[in-house]
Amino acid sequence: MTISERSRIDRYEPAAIEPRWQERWAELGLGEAELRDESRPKYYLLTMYDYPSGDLHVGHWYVKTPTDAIARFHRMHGENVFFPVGFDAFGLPAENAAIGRGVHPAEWTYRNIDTMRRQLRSMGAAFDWDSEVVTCDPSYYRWNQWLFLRFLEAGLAYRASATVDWCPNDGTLAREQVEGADRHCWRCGAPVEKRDLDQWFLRITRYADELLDFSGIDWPEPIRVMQTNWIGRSDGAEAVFTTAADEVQPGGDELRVFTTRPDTLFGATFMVLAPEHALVERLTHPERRPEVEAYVARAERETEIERLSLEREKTGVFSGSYAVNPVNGERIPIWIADYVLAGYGTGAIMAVPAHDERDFAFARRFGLPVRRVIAPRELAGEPDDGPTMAQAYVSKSQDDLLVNSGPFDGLGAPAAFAAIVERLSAEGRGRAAVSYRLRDWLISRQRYWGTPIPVVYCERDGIVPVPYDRLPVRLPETVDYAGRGENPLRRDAGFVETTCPRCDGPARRETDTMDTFVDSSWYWYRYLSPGKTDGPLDRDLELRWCPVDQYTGGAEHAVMHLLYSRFFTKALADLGVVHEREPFRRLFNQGQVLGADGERMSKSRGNVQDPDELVARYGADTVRLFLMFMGPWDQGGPWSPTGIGGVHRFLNRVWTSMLDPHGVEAGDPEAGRLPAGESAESAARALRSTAHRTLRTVTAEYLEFRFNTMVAHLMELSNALFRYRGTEVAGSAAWDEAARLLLLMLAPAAPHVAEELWARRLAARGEAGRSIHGESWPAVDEAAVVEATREVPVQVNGKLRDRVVVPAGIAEADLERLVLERAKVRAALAGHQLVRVVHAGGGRLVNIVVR
RNA sequence: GCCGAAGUGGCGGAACAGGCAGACGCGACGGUCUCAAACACCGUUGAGGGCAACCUCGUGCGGGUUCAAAUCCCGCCUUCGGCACCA
Repeated sequence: MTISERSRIDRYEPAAIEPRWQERWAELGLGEAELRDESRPKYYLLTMYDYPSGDLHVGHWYVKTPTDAIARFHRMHGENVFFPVGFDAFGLPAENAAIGRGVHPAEWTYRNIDTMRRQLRSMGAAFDWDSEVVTCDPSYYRWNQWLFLRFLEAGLAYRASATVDWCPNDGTLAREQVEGADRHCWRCGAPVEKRDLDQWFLRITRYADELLDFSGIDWPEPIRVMQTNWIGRSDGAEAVFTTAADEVQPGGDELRVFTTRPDTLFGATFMVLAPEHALVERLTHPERRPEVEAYVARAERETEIERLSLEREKTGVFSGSYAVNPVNGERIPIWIADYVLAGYGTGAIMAVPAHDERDFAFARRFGLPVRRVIAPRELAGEPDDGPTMAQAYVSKSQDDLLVNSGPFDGLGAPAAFAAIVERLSAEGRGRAAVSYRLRDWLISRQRYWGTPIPVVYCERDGIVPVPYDRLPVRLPETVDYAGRGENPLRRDAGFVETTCPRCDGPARRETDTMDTFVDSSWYWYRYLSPGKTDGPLDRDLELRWCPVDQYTGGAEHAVMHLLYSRFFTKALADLGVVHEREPFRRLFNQGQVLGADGERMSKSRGNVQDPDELVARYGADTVRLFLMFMGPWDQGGPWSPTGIGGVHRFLNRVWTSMLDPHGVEAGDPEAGRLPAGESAESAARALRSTAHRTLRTVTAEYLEFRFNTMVAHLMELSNALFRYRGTEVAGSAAWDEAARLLLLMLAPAAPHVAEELWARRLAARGEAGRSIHGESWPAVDEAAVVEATREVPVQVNGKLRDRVVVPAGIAEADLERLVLERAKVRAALAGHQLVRVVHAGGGRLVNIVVR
């Protein structure tokens, strides 16, 4: 476009229009749901709330702006859309800032929230700000405490000992605060110790089986698989071994083991206890004590990663004691090894080296016997090859038979499983059992910046919950870190010293605060009534609005947050607080935008891409559209601004087509002329067809969150319009319809430019101004999409040889005759014998098979 | 090591449900307009061959099924994400 022509219309300048529309939408209350309005279908759209780190980067835009497009798309379908935002405001970074720089965590947090609110507004996203939730506010965390008390009453909260990483100077350390292979404190460098503390747990394991059931919710398969594996249900049996009497001890102690293969019980040739097992000390013979104690001490210092490494050679020590196998009375040695974990099953195993790889490696390393008890049917008669086996036989074939198993020889493995469990049960030496990998949720944190756990410790009454009417237990406003990482609440006499609600005697407050995952396990309920003072949530609104229709957020929360949220919902349903047993009906996990270096974006890595400069240069609409166009939304990928100019050019062309349909491009010799052989009528028909076909495709793509192809299809429609610019088609009814559809389809994704062009369009027609975001989503005119002819590719032996344009409704026989007459086809067929003609995909393609 | 996801032009990516590989965009090259530019416009652009019409090859590698494979099956390799030696 030349300068003279360009000057006929305004340039597309996002900076001049975007802030204006953002203000207008705020005035209109576009983002605010009418929660009590029941005349329209509800749509609760939730996007994971953010930690207010203070640096809003393109990653936040990547997560939030497509979600905003979803919200706007649903509003255009007449739905009452609830699309709230909030801040996950408790947590470690605020505390680190306080320790390191002396800023109060609250000040740091609220300052960041202010910055993020401003940046979030620049996205042009129509959030429901009236429903905003900030979790560090007492009006929110009060209800964490309320919920905790309900859990406590229901037996879902309890106190137990748990091991933490401990620094003598800085107290409990989070995993990220333990650094280096030598495991030193991030702040003071002291070697990290282990310490057992009494802490609070929530009994998520009570819901293990229900959490395995995903029926009724539409969640991605990989997430369901990950949660299923995390819960890790194993069906097997518990078998009770007893310790054998010897010169040191009388024997008879029970050693319970969990096994998924009770059918291999006759193959148990030794036992292994976790180093932490309660009976280790008692079973260790005096002469073996120094070695065992050294081994246990070493295992304690190891990181879980080291201990769980498969690469490492197996280690272990013999205790000196023996155990008796409950099925055959055999005496087998008891070993202690770190490959058995205290936290899983019973912390002890029966080792069946012939049929378990880990046990096999251990047996070979320490020269322990190997006995085959399971064999494929055809090898069942062979002598025991245990001593010479090169690897464990871990087949779970239905055809395997038991061998070397006394009365059970010859039984099929599945039958033997049942028979052996039955015998154990009958003799009181075991039973069928289920084990889970899932452990109860440790919610105690030894930190200031979190929700105080509302209990006191009374000398007389013990653990006493703070009464509901005395909530919230507030964090003290002044906090003295004294430059250390240790929980300052412990030293805060004004906080700690209190009276017992029951006896009024002296008592000490709990100084542990809650894991921030508690905050995020129910925040979507609070969004519905954030200011409610007589309860955590409004039951009527919860009944009407929950479950959440669509939840979107990063896949990094696949297990913990999403599993805890499901647990909370089920527990709250059982407590009568909510109605539904699943929080999120449909889930979509986006990928992550990484830094240009391919690493996760973070301030410390210095690879954060600030959207502000891109917005200043291209406008929010271009940035939004570019992030959608980058690739499939669930994939993410390294950030690169390459190509953003192309998206900007697209919006520019839309702008030009809409405002100057009759202009011509000086750079194009064909400008203003229809393509050869095309009449105004056929061009108009083609344009209508393209517009409605695009509408059909784009509608589906919005619903399936396939934003990258959605943008591509809008580009195609825009290109079609642009091509006809300056011709007699421009300004025709067909042109006008295509332009209208393009703007409506663009509105959810690029809301400002669509709104601006819509306003000008209405003004040009002398119509009253109204927001495009209040318009109805258009309907496809199926008749316009139907085409008179279509092109059929013709293959010979699967190779493309020709294309033929035929009437849309042509019969197969006619098509075949036509195809066989084509010169190119005949050339390809020459010298071959025709075998058959395949009409594939309902006549979409013809393949001629020859010999 | 196990589990999950994925490997397609120079790049991001597209391809409904086995049916025309490379949509859309970037970059590059050539051109238009311009004193000069680009946040403007037009054209070309998978590789190789041919004056051309066209031909051959081509979706990580090796096999297979099929009239037809990026897509399904078997065996490998690589990358990313997650992690539990779970008995």
